[in-house]
Amino acid sequence: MNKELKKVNKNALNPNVSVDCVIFGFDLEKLTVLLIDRCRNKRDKGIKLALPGNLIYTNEHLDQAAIRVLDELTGLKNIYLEQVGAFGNPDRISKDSDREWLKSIRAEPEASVITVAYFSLIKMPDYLPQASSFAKTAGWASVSEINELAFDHFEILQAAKEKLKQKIKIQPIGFNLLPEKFTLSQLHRLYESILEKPLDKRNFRRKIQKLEIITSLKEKQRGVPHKPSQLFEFKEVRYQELTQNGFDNFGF
Amino acid sequence: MNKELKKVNKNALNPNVSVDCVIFGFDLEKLTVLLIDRCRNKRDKGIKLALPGNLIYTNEHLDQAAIRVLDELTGLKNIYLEQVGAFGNPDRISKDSDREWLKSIRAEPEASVITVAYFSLIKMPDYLPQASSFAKTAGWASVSEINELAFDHFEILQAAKEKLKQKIKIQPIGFNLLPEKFTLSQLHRLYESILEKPLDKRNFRRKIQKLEIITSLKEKQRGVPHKPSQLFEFKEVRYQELTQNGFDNFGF
DNA sequence: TTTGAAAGTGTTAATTTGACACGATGTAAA
DNA sequence: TTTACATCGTGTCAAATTAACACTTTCAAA
Repeated sequence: MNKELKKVNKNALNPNVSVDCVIFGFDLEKLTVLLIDRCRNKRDKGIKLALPGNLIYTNEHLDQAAIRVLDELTGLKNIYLEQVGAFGNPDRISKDSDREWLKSIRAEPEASVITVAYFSLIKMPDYLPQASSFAKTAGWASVSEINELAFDHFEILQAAKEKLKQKIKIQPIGFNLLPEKFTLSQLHRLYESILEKPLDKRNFRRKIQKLEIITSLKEKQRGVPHKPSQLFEFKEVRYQELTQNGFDNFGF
Repeated sequence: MNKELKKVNKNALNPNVSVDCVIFGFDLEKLTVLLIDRCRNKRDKGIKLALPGNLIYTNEHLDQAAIRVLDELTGLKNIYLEQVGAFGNPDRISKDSDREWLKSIRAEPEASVITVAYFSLIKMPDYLPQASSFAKTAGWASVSEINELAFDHFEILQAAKEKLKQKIKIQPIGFNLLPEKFTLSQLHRLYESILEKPLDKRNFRRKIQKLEIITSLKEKQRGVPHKPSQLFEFKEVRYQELTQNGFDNFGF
C-alpha cells in the first residue's frame, strides 16, 4: 500500500484536476471542519480559509488521491471517505489574490481546474495537528459559523454538508465522528448538529436502541458535575449486518 | 443562452476532463438508457455500446458541458439533469480496442481522463433519434438487460441507477420520464422499474394521490383492448411547493 | 446539605404502512 | 349479440411507527 503510493508519486501532476477534502470532526458540541489558513503562508488580502486539497497525479485513481491528500494532511489512514461530486465552474478562482496564492503552490496556476470533492469523517482526538508539514496551518472551524471560504470552497462545503445530512439519514455513519466510547447524549448532539434541527431526546434514544447498533458498557462517564451517563460502544458486526442486507433507511 | 454556447465553443478542449451522460427514458414498460453503438463507426472487437460523452472545453462550466453534450446528442433542452459523480480510474480505458476508438475521435487519446457523469430524464417520444449527426448511431437499450459497456461505463450506469433510485424516493422527479398525460398504471410501472421491486398497486395509488401532485383529467385512455384508464397530469405548482419547503421524503 | 446540571425513563394519540380480493368496463373474437 | 379477456379501480383492518410531552435520579461542587 505504501509501495503503491510511491509508484503513484513518480507520475506527473495532472494540471487540470484537483481533489478537495471536507474533513468533518465533532468536538462533542458541534460539527467542525478542517480548514487551512493561507495567511500563514503569505500576507493575503483575499479570504483566508480554504479546504485542504491538491492536484492529482496523472495515473492516480481519484479515490486514491483523496486518501493520499487526507493522509498528507492528517497522517490518518482508513478513514471514512465519500465523494461529494465534481465542481468545475471556470470562474471558481475568482479573486486575484487567490490566483497569487495558487501560483505559489502550483506549476500552472492559470490552467482551468476541475475539483473533485470528498468528505471524510474523523475522530477529532485522533488528529494531531502538527503531524505533517502540510498541516502546520490547519485548524478546526465550527461548521455553522463559516460564512465564506476561498475559491468555490463554500459551495463545496454546503454540498458536503447536504450529502452528509442525506447519508446519515440512511446509514449509521455518525460513529466515525465519535470516540470509541461515547454517551447517548453525545450521539444525540451529533445528529442534531448534522441535521441542523432538534430531535426529541426520548424518541431519539428509542430509535437508536431499537437498531441494536450500540452496546452499553459497564463503564460510566466520570468527573462531570452532574449525573454521569452510561458509556456505549459501536457494534461493528451489527453495522455490517444492517448495511449488507439491503438496509436502506436509518429513519431520521 | 445560445450566445453563451457559442462563446464557450471557441475555447480549447480540456484533454483531461470529459462528461458522460446517462440519459434515461421510459417506454411505458421499462426503464431504458440511450447508448451509442461504436460498431457503426468502425469494425470493432471490443464492447460495442457506450454512454454518450465528450471532452469539455477549458472554460466551460461542468453543468454547461453536460447540457451541451445532451443538446448535441438529442437536440433537447431544458432537461432534468443531475450530476452522478466523477470517475477517475486511470485504468478505465482498459482495452486496446477502446484506445483505438478513442484515437479516432480525440486529439490526445492517451491522456488520462477524468469523466464526470450526469444523468438526465427525458420523455422518450420527444427524442427524435435522427435529429443530429452525433445521434446517428444512438439507440435505446433496456436498462435491466445491459451486462457490459465500453470503458468504465457499466460502473457509471450502476451509479446513475443508484442515484436515480435514491432521488426518486425523496423527490417526485419521475414525471420527467412520462408524457404530459399519463395513467396511474404507467406511473406505477415506472416506479417499479426504477426501484427494481414490486409495489402494491393500491398502496402506491393511495400514496401518490395523497401528495396531491397529479390532477385527474376529464380524458380517458383510448383504443386499448380493456377498460381504459383515467389520464392524469403532473401539477407543476404543487411540485414547487413540495420541494421548496424543506420537503425531503417522498416516501418510497 | 443544598444546589445545579444533565441523565434517564413511558404513555398515548395520530399517522402511516402493508396485506389483501373482487366487481367494473372497455375491446375483440367467436 | 354474446362471451372472453385484460386491465382498471376501489376499501378495510391490523400492525408498526411517529410525535408530543414532564418528572425523578444522580453526581459534583459550592
